[in-house]
Amino acid sequence: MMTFWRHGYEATTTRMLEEATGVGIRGLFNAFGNKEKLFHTVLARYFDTVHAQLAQVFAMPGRDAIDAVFAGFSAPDPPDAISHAGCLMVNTVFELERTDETVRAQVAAYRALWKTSFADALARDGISDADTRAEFLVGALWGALGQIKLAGDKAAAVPMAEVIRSTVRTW
Amino acid sequence: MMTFWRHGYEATTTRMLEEATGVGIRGLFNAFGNKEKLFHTVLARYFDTVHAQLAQVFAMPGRDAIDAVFAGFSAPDPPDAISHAGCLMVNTVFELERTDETVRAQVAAYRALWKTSFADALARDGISDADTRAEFLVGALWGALGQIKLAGDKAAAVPMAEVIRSTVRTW
DNA sequence: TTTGTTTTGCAACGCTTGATGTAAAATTGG
DNA sequence: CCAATTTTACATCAAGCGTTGCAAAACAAA
Repeated sequence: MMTFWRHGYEATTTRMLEEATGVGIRGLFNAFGNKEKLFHTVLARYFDTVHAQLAQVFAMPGRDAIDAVFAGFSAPDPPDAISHAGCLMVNTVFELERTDETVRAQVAAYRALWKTSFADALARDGISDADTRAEFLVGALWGALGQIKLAGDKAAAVPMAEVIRSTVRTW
Repeated sequence: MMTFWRHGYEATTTRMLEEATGVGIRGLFNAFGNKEKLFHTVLARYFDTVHAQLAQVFAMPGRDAIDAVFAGFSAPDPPDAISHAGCLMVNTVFELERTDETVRAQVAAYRALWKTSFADALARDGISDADTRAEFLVGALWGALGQIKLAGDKAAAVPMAEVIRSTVRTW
């Protein structure tokens, strides 16, 4: 997962996966069939990881949860994070969405996870137009991840995140 | 430019460029040196195109100009547009930023073009905190382009654009 | 241990990629 | 019209890719 995250799908060679996993190319193909299916498994794992994290964050009251998400850009990276690699799913959209339908569906599900999390949080706080505003928040979040990708630094998304937070507060 | 736009850098083969230009692979290499330099020329051309368009749009009063940018998502595509290909520069960030420094610089310049356009427009209207808010607008714009990439349809970015426009209006 | 199955190591395959060498064809300049 | 230069066409190169065959090694079951 880390290797695909860092380098993307195409740029990750089977030789790199050998080294990263220490498994040997023959073992990987026996276990997963081919590179594509292995990547699908990677995306599923990524989804589950974030899903678990979101469940924790959005257990907070709606406004606090949303605030916490964007406050995360100001916080230092945890030690095991891949700095400036952005989000694996967002990266994947730009690389594979056009060619791979399975991946497209997986990314869409991931996006839906975020959107409903936001929408539920807003609705819980009695915010009107929760659906449209959740759509905005997802887009803004993904835009912030684009900043990180370009600048190569998580801090680059901080100004944007601040405006988003104050916008949410006015709601 | 269209071919790189549609398929990205890596997925665009020299054979595809042959067919798209009708020039013959040897001619392309004689003229541009290699695929990388050809792509740099493509990005420069894209930059110039958008630069000229922005000069027109931002000749309007600040608030109208910004509104027009995001209103563009609701408008039908011009006939020669590549629907759901998003923005060549944004796409490129996610594909090449990590490996190619020249491209990285070109995309950064493109992003700066948008940011100063927004910041100038806001400042012209006497909006406070123009710089931070311009940063937000660029990020939000790029996020909207991500929506397009994922959904495969320009209309997918409309709800988000609407929230952005109303946010700008409250400023 | 013995038998049957799974996993590993190694080499190699077929294919596609970006890029060239070479010589004919087209263009240019006087 | 002719000589000098540029552009084309065609075959081809070396390198890297995902993937597989095969046999040895490791493991599991009894």
